[in-house]
Amino acid sequence: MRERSTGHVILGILAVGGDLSGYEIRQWVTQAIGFFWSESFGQIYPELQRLAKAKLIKALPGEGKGREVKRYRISAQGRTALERWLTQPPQAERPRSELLLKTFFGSVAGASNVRGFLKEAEQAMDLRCKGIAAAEDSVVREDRGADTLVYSLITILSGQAVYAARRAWAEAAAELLDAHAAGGNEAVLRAYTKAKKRIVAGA
Amino acid sequence: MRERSTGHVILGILAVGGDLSGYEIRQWVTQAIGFFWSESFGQIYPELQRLAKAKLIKALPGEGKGREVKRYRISAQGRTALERWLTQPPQAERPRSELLLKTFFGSVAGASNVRGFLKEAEQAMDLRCKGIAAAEDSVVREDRGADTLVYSLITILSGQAVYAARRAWAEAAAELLDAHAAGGNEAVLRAYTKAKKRIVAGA
DNA sequence: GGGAACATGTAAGTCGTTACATGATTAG
DNA sequence: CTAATCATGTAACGACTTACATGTTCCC
Repeated sequence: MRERSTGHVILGILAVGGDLSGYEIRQWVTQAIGFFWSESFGQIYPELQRLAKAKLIKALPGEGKGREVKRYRISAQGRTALERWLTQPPQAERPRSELLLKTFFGSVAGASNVRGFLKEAEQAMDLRCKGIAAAEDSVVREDRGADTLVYSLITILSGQAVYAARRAWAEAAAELLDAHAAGGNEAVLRAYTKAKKRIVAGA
Repeated sequence: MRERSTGHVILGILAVGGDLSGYEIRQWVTQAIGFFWSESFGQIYPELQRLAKAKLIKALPGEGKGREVKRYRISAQGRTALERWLTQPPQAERPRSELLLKTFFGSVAGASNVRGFLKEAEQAMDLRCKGIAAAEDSVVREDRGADTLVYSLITILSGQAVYAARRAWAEAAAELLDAHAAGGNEAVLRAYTKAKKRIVAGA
């Protein structure tokens, strides 16, 4: 993690989103890239100061009227740093799914417990699918002419694909539990093969 | 993160895997749950000492012969703590995909750059699909009679589903970039609709 | 003898969240 | 007037990785 990803995310958002305040940057993070990235205020504000000190961004002078909003603009050096980072191959994700973990230990806490988590996961995925559909709408409406359209759609498509897959998985998993309750391990193996055919693309 | 997940993972592995050393626990982590979880030695060893001090596990006496391997066994209190944690609803994942992030900022670094990342991602997903197929084989062979079989298969199925979805996405994303190069945003929108129909289950 | 894998740990430093602290503006 | 949202920060703590440090055993 000698990566400083937070700083580069801020640079990237300032590069595609124009001059923004810390608060607005946070909104970008949650709304535009929240499906695959997260940052908290506690990181954004100190990092903005660090970036300003390093001359990668500069604070714009306030307009003196009404509420003080401190906006920042990316500098030429900032752009260079961003480009250097963007051309570096992305680090592999370090996955950490508590849902899968607790499912894996299902034999300790019992099937009914796991069943509950799977139901919740299914509902959560439905919600996210709706959220991403809304994001798609707004991108298609607002970025129709922008050169960022392809990239926005590609990331949105990723969300669509992964959430749909996870939803289908949660359903199938409940079926495996049913099979286990009804017919033991032999039934589980049969149900597994069937589920795999259905939900794994190209299997 | 007032969660202590590392400690609970260790308890879980000792509960389903029997008496194990720190090194063996780490092997479990990478081999059995590596698809959705990771822990490093730097966390496991100190955590083992903490758990032992809290009486949730106890160190087994060495057998005095040859190499010293310090194995641990989960205690009754440890089992209680584990069960309490397992029945708590799992925390939502905080996603952090550098690939998606760098893709999102594609307009800054250029399409050829993104194309490269997508190709690499496709190959990485192929590798992981192979890895998970191997894991499936060994589970079906070795856990055929165990009461952990359903849960292992459910988590493996998740890997299958998600990796296949990601692989399909990477291919489709490259097609969107082709469409953009060939016919601009209008072509992208057409390609997006087509790709979505193909790769999103139930869309 | 040498290299790979086994085996256990510590220390430094980064990363990241949460809670705290403060205050302005706007809509009801 | 009061609750929600806008807005900017700091501090404490915990999580996690990486590098360091050390030694063994097995196989070629």
